[in-house]
Amino acid sequence: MQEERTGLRGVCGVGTLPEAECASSPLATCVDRASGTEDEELTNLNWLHENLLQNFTLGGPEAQTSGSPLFDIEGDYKPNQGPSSSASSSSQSRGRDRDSLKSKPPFSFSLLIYMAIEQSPSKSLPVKEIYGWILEHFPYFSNAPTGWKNSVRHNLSLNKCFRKVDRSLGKANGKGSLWCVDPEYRPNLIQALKKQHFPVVHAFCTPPASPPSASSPPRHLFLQGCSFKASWICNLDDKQRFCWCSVSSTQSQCNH
DNA sequence: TGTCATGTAAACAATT
DNA sequence: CAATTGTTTACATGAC
Repeated sequence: MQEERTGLRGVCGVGTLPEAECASSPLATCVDRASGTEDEELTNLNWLHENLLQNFTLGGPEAQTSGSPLFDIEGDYKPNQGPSSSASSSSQSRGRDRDSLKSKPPFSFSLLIYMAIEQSPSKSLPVKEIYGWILEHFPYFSNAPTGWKNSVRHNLSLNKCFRKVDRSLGKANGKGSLWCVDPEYRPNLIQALKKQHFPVVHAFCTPPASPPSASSPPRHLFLQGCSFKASWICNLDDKQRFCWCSVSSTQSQCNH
């Protein structure tokens, strides 16, 4: 019955997963073919996969601390969020970040859920924490109408990429079940990430003019996108936050 | 033009 | 009883 689910059908419902091995085998191809070939899309995807997940691991529980100064990206400043004194010095770049993050993320809800789950130490999260992760990393939703939560639940239910986990296997208490990514579909989500992420870049988040400063933890992640539209995701300091940008040249100079 | 993926809204039941 | 969670249906929109 649930096999009839739709959602991400194009990438998840495929019987044969031609790129599954590619994406699931660590260090299959990837890395740093920065010289730009047609293969870059795939290699960069692998790179994305590796780094994104690695980054998730790196940024796991410790990076989840939500006490760090929240950047008021939602357009409205939150007065109670103190000025992030050191992290982003330039109000100019702050404004850019705000612009980028108040716009809708170029990720589908499926991918947002995927990223949230993958980042969790146990690779499984209750709905509420998925909400929390999305809110934390994409503050756009904090001002968005609450319908997005419905969409998240809708996705979890509808998408066969996500599976419910018995709560006893994970979290001891709380409402509802834990949700995890079906490993069988993980490569497809990666593929979807690639497909969705790169073409849909219209929110600009120019890399900061200044390097991330020596104090920045080596946790920055950026993605050199495929051929034309280089895109990147980065972590800003201790706050895992995703930015996306488009770069018209073949190589984005992500210096941070 | 049709199909598909996705987003959104809504209704409803189950659970806490 | 209210809030949350999970499921389902329906519709709109954009891309292909």
